[in-house]
Amino acid sequence: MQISMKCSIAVHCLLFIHEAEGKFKITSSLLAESTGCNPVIIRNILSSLKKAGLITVARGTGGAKLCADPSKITLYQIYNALEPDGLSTLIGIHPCEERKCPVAQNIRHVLENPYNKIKDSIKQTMESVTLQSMIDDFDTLVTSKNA
Amino acid sequence: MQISMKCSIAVHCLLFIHEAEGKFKITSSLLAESTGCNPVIIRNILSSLKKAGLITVARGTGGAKLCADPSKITLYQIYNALEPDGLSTLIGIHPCEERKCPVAQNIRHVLENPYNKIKDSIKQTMESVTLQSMIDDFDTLVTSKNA
DNA sequence: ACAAGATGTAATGTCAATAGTTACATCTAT
DNA sequence: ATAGATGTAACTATTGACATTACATCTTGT
Repeated sequence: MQISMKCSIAVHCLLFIHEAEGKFKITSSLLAESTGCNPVIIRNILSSLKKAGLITVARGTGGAKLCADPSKITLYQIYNALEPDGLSTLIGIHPCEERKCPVAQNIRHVLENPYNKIKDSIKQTMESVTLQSMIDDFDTLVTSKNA
Repeated sequence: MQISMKCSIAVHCLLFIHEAEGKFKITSSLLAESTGCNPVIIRNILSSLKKAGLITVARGTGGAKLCADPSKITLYQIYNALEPDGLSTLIGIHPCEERKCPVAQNIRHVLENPYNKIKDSIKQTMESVTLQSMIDDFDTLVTSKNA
């Protein structure tokens, strides 16, 4: 598994919701139109974000809203909401513990430290990025283009 | 693409080569036996490591040897030898630039910074891990088990 | 009450990437 | 020359990401 498009789509949705909130009702088909992917994909992603407490989605009537301060929402929270196994599946190790060779029996243990370090550094970096910072970047981009 | 098993297999091979070097001839079928994967997979991985200047493989007669100081070989070098596109394919962004929505037009740019940060942090962490440090960990493990 | 429009989710299909396998050409020491 | 090894292309299998269809469920307006 990689850090998949789901994550970028999720950020896209959150950004969209923030920009449009209060102006019009944000439905999954609207977000599908903006992101270029299927409404079901959107609904699944929104569902994950909802479970993580980042947004609310009104059943029946429809409409998504942020339910947390954008400066409190980190990229890691978003990623984690979408990928339940977190970063554990990002790195693969070949299975070979059952073999006689002492290298085979210990390789997993040897790789544990480096791989955990990598995951921790990804986590830390993701935690340092807030939705607010991305909103700011977006706003700067848009206003500079209109100037 | 993820950080695939190729990487762990490569470390396995390098560790094996270091431990066995001088004791007996290290062939691809021997490494296949130790890692539990196909000799062709091994040969492809060794071929990549060879191109990166980390090992030599004797044609015809067979036998792999390290050709760099283990303390100078980093995990990043190993990873990079195997994955020509480096970390660029680790993170996916959904394609949507052609759409009307301003969010769609700018999302890629907004994500550029955070995603580059992530890649850089992975790279830095990988560069901080040397083959020597993994050899040391391995030796410690083996001697402590025999004690 | 009920129709319209929205979400929630299961089931299925498609495609690309990873990994495994076979096959064979090539090389080197004996 | 032959035995044993590497180098690589070609093919298959499997897995995971993503798309799509279908349908149940919910809420509001009438």
